[in-house]
Amino acid sequence: MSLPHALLTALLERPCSGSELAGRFDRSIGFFWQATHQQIYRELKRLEDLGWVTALEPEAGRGRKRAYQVLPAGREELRRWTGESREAKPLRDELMVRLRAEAVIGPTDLVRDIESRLGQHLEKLALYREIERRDFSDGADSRQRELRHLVLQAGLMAETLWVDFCRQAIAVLSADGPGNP
Amino acid sequence: MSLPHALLTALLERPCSGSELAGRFDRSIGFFWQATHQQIYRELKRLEDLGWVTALEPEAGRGRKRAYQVLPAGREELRRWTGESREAKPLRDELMVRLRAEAVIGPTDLVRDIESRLGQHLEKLALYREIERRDFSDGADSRQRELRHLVLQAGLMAETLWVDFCRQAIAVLSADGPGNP
DNA sequence: TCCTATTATGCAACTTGTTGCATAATGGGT
DNA sequence: ACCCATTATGCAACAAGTTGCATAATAGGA
Repeated sequence: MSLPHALLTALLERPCSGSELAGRFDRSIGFFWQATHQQIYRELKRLEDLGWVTALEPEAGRGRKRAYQVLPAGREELRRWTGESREAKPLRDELMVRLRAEAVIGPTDLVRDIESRLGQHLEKLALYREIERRDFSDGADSRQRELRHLVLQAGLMAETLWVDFCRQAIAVLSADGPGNP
Repeated sequence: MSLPHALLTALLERPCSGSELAGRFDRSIGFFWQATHQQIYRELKRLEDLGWVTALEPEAGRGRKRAYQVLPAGREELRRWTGESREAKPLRDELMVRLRAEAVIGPTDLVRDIESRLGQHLEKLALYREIERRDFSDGADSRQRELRHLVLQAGLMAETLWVDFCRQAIAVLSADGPGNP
């Protein structure tokens, strides 16, 4: 499970509150690991119980906003977890199941859906390219920046793959297409 | 959720029992959608309750093996589900979280793990190439075969991407490497 | 024949993630 | 002053997948 460690990473980058974390999970971190506000609040509480983070300004000025900060034990745990070795998770994609179903029960509307996915992946790709242009076009490359760029490149590669694959799939599904299988 | 429909697809390809399904989920179908025997037995029962499959030879010759067969309602449901439209699931990869953690807490043992992953992905890639050679080297292309080939190609593309990415990541992580950040 | 490994089935408890709803507080418009 | 949209936090129930264990039956070897 990655959520606690994703939270630790985000809080090390900058201490903040649950709702701010939720916002950040809709952007950068969330491109590769999503979490709802529910998961975040639940997990922050757990991290606090474990002594990995601590809440600042428990009931501060306006609102009830509570910022969290990583404690040394949390930083140590993050380091341990990051260096741990794991098996690569196998692929798991519903689209593949649906393509195999198509193969068995003949033509369906699947091609329409894949056309729509193609659009979604093209959008993501454009977004990632824009971010790359904005954040990584100059050549200043600290280790930190190189690693963040690397993660973005994974997104670029993955979306490119999906765009290619959707096009291939559409070609196959349309070949003996809507009219004459 | 794809499991019930993955099971329907597998049972349409060939009716069989829970344990046989588990075996098939370790091979072909399981390359893209994994399931434990627990999930399979639990789900088969549910599919039977829904009237989508029916059990043959309820307590046949040897063992207690019970083969399941898809009913017309199950076939209809599979068709409906296959044509349904969905949002593309966003990327979700623990490795990206760990790379971002690396960026924040400085050098860790992560590069060792990525080297090991590289090996795993190279193995998968070799396996998929072998399957492609064995099953798809002649040019006889029915719609069914083309679709199955397409799914395999997704696996080939994905593993190729991972191999490339692991090599890139190792390069970045080793650059200011173990000795001198 | 008996022992054991393998195959086949299943329950129960747990983890992770999702959904729907509830509540509190603030700030801006009227 | 009052209403209301927004922000921030949280509970409870559910859904999906995992893990550990249990049980039955048969096949094959000692």
